Amino acid sequence: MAQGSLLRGLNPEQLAAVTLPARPALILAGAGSGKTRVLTTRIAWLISNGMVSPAGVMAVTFTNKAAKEMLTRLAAMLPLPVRGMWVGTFHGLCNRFLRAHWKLSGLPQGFQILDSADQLSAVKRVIKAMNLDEERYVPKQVTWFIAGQKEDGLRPKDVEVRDELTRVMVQVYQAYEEQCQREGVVDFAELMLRTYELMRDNAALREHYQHRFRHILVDEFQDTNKLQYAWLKMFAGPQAAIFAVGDDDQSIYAFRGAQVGNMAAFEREFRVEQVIKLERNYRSYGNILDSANELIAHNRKRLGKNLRTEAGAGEPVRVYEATSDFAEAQWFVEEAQQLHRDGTPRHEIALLYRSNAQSRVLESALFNAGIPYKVYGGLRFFERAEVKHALAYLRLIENANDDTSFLRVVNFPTRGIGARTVEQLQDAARASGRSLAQSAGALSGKGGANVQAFVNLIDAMRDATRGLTLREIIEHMLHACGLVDFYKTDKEGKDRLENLEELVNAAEAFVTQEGFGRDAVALPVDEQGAAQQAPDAETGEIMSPLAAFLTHASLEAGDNQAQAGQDAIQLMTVHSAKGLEFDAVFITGLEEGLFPHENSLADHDGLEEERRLMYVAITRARQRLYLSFSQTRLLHGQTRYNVKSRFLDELPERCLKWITPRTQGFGSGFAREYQQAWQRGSGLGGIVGAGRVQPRAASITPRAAPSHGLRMGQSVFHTKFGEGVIVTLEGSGEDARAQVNFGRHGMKWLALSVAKLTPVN
DNA sequence: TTACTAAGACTTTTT
DNA sequence: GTCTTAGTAA
Repeated sequence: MAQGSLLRGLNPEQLAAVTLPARPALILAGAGSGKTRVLTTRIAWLISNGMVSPAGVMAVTFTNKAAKEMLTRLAAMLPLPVRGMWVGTFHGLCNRFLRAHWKLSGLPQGFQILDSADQLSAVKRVIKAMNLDEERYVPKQVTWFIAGQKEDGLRPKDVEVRDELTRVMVQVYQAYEEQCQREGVVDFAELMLRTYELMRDNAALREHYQHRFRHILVDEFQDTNKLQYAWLKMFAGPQAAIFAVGDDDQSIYAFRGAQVGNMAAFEREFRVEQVIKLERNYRSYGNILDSANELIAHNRKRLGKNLRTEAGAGEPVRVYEATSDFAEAQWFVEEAQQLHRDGTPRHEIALLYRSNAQSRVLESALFNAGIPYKVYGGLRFFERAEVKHALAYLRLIENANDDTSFLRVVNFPTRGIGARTVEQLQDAARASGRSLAQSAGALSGKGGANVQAFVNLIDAMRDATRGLTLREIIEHMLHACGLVDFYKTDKEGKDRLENLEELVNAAEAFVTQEGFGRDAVALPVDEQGAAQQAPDAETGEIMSPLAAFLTHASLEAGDNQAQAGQDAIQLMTVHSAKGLEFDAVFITGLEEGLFPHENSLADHDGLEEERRLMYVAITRARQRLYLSFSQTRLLHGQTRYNVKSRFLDELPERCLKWITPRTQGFGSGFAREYQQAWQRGSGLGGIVGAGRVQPRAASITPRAAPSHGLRMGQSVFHTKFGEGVIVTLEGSGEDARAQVNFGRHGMKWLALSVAKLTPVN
């Protein structure tokens, strides 16, 4: 076997990790340390050494992208087909498992998966049906509650009820579960929980899988939640070797249930003998890494790790202070243009921000400058309204009792079925405990006839598409249901028609794709004839291509990239930048309240997570890193005066280079010298970074100066609260008050006759 | 049933 | 500022 070539080029730590004995192992893999390479090489090494068969390996990731990447790399390293291997996302593997054991898990064979939007509308229906006040029981929050309970492994009966609100939400949870069961659908959390429960409660099945998977490898372990950890333990059994790779410093999903603590718990519970740290970074230059290291050192809860490189210091980290968010965007555009002229491809320039709301100014600046850019996030292909409509019709063809889909399109395009009629239909359905489609006959009058016509339409589509290929089914549906005609006449329907066209293409690609419907096909329990231990594994039985495609659509919402192909600047939130890397990275909006976000400042853990987020952002950069903040920012239609982010103060001064032009408040030549003198002289100590405080620009016109001599937007210094920015000024003379944003000390109202505010600059 | 207006929200997100 | 949602008038 090409042993040597497999392991060639690994550094000693990587080599040690790849060739660890078959025991539980924890790999602390820093950003850019070759984590995916270690993971895939380990699998390839185990298999090519005969230590495990491909069927004995399970590799879990969080995103489809990571799973695909892993499969691609494995395919290149192994001389065997990798598609049968259990490599996938948590949810993808659960889907595979439940498709194989649908009967045991109490699901219909063709069960469908609700995405978050479907789930929300399902919860809304339950709340309506229970006649609850949506003000008090906010659907979004209830949905969140249900997902949260499931992720803690709790069914309605298990939830501890302490107050009225919880009591009612548990009732909704209960009713929601019954509704899902009736309609034959499962949400994302349900995929995990059902799999877990079936493994827990069925000894034969559990023993089978525990015996089968000798090696379980987990990517991004720091992102696992309680249920996922329990799930892993369930599959691992006593002799399995779990190989967990993670980075506690990159844990940025605590807000959605991820428990970094799982890393420590794993080390303890599985008696990990030796934690291997991958600290050598192959991505960034020294100044960037030093900045990241120094920043993250401010966090208390860490397993401890320091990135190092042999690449040299590289460029300094450039810092820019803008007068307004508009000016910041303008500066970015110019800087990016320059980078591009100097040879950096646009797609190697990333523009990162903390929250999506920040992208607008940046986008419009790019747009006006005519620079191609791509925004990540936002609607993905299968989430577009017209695509969801089409999918709803397809689901109804597959399963007429899917009430979520029924409600979505019963009157789209409009066919004279109003809210009133739908309500009557829902009442009838509830009374008889049947689905909406089954209750159509119960209605009388014009509305009833229209509903009946709709049900007939669906039935007709089902009959007409029987035996057709997936492509033909979709094409027939699109015309028969009237969607095409509707969008043809709609003046903004052109793009939508194109998307529907694209849906046909997606289906075509899905069918022809190698390993078609791999996840959706009910596989035999395993290749070694263990089917007898799993009575309901319908050996080899294949679900319809349509059902498989629908599953694929919910499990993999598709790309959300805009126009592909063009060389464009990449815009995204810091969260979505995780796992990516770029030659040049701009982190914008480094202001208190924005980054760190104000909603996270309440507790210490929140702040530490923000800092990890900043750490992730910094470590995306290979060669150049730019940090910027702005004195004023238009947010929610209001001008806010922000203090620069504390994270800037936590970076090593020696790695930074302030590039703000000082021509705004002073005469130019003097200003530059003045500024450079400050930069040379002052470290982080002293008076709240006063050395680097910029002269405020004249962008905020001072009004007729009141006696106190302060103005809105002015930076001031307070002996107790430190540096702040005046947000509001009220009253005059004795009564004069100022509202000051002190960043980490919060917003304060101060009486100017009492408080000593010294103007800064 | 539809079309318009007003009110309120608004961190981060994959599956 | 902009998007979604709820309520009301035609």
